[in-house]
Amino acid sequence: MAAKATNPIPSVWARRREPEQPVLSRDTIVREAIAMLDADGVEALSMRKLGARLNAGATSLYRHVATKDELIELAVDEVFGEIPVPDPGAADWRSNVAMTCESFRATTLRHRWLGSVIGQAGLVYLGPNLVTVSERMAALFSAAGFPEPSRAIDTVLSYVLGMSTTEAAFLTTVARSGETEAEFIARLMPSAAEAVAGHDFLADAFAEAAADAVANPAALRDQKFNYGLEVILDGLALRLPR
Amino acid sequence: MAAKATNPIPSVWARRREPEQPVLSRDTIVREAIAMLDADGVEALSMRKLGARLNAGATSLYRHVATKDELIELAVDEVFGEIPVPDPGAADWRSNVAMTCESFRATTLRHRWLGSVIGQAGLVYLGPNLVTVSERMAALFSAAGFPEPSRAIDTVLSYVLGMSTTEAAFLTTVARSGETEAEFIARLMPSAAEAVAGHDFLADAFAEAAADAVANPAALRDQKFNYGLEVILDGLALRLPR
DNA sequence: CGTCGATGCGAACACTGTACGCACTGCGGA
DNA sequence: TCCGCAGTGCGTACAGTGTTCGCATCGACG
Repeated sequence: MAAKATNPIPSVWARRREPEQPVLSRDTIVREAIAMLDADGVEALSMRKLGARLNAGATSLYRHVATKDELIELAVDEVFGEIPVPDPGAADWRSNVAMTCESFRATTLRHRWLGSVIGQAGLVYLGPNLVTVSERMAALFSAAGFPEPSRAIDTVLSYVLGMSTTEAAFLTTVARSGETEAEFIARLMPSAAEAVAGHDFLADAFAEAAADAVANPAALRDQKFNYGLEVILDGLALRLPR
Repeated sequence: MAAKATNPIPSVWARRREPEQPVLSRDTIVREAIAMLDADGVEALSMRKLGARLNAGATSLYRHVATKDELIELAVDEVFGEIPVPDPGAADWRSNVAMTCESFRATTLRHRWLGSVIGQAGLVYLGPNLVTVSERMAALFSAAGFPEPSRAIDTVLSYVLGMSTTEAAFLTTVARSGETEAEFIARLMPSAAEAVAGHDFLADAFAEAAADAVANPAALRDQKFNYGLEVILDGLALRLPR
C-alpha cells in the first residue's frame, strides 16, 4: 500500500528530482498558455496539452486557475501589459495617441487570438494592466484639453480594436494556408473578382487595388490603418476647445 | 435481415409520416442555427442540439453543410442581409452613412454572437450579402465625391464593428447574469470603484458617469456610439474635395 | 420492375473541460 | 521525535463535442 505497483521499491535515488523543473505556478501557467495561443491559436489551447508542456497533468492546473476562461482572462491582461502609453509631456497629443494606437495594433497582431477573445468576453475584465492603459490614455487626452476624455478613448480604441481584429483574423487565415500573404492574396484573387463582378463600385476598387495588394500587402494594411486613424484624430481635434 | 430488430414488423402504419415536418434543407438549417445562436450564444450551438431541433439526427446535417464552420459562415452572411443601406439619393451622405452604421450596430446587438465570430474568422467571407452591403456603401461614398471610397468604408466599419462587438459582449454578460442592465451595473460598481482607485483620471470619469450609468445605461451606450460616429464623419468630411 | 443517386442516421473515434478523491510532500506544534 | 495538516499533483471518470463511415431507405427514371 505504501509502494505503488509502478514504483515497487521506493529508494532514495528515485525521490524528488522534478524540482529542477520550474514548479507549477500561476505565472508560469499563464506565460506558457500565451506561448501556445501565439503558436496555434485559441482553439488549439487545451488544458491537457498545456499541462503536458509544463510536465504536469492536465488537472493539476486547476490548483492555480479556477477555469479555462479565467486562464484566458489572465492571459489577456498579461498581454495588455505589453502596450506602452507615453507620458503626456513626451510629444504633442496627436503623436502620443497615434503611438499608443500603433502599439495596440502591434500587440493585437503579435497575439492574433486577442481580438477574438475580446470579442467573446468584452472589455469587462478590469484587469490591472488594462486599467493602467486606460488611465494613461485618459491622462493623454486630459492634458490635451479634451472635455470628455473617456469618450475619445472609447472612439479610438473601438476603431483600433475593430481594424486590427479583422487584420489578425485575416493573417491567421493566411498563416494556416502555409503561404505568404502575397501568395495567398494572389490565389484569392479569382474568386474575389468573381464575387465583385456586376458590382460596379467594388469592381473599380478591386481593379485599382489588385496590383498593390500582391506587391506589398503589409504596406497596404499599414496605409489602411493609418488613414482611419488620421480621420479619427482629425475629428477629435475639432472637439478641442477654441 | 430485411427488418431491423428495433422495427421487426414494417407495417404500412409505421411508414413515412415525417414529411409533415418542413424537410431538411440548407436554408432551414441555417435559419434554425441563427435562432439557436440568438437564444444561447455561440458556444451553445452544437450539431446534435441543432439536429434535435429539426427532428433530425445530428449527422444528417452534414448532407447539406460541409462543416460547422461553414454553417456559421452561412449564418453570418444571412444576417448581413438584415442591414439595409439607403440609396445615395435618399438623403445627404452623412445621414445615409449614419443610418447604415446604426443598422449595422442594431444587427450586431440583435445577434450578439456576430462580433465574436467575425473576430475569429475575419471578414474574408465574401458572402453575397456582405458584398452587397459593401457595394451599396461604396455607392454612398462615391456619390458624395470621396476620392477613396473603400478607405472610408474600412474606417467606418472598423469603428462600428469594434464598438458594437464590445457592446454585444457586455450585453451577453448581463443577460447571463439574469439581471437587468442597470442592476448588473449597480452590482459591478463596487469592484469597478476599487479597480480605478488610485488612478486619478479614471476615478474622475467614474465619479461623473456612475449615476447616469445606472439611471439609463442604454441611452449612455447610444451616446457613446454616436459620439464616435460623429467624430469619424467629421474627419471624413475634411477629406471631401474643396 | 430494377437500378441509381440522394438522403437520413446509428455507431464509433478522438477530443474536450472539469469534479472528485486519493497520494504524497514539507511544515508547525506537541 | 512524532503527528496532523494544509497545499499540491494527478488518475479516473463523466458528459459533451465535431466529424467519418457504412448501412438502410427513399423517390425518380430507364
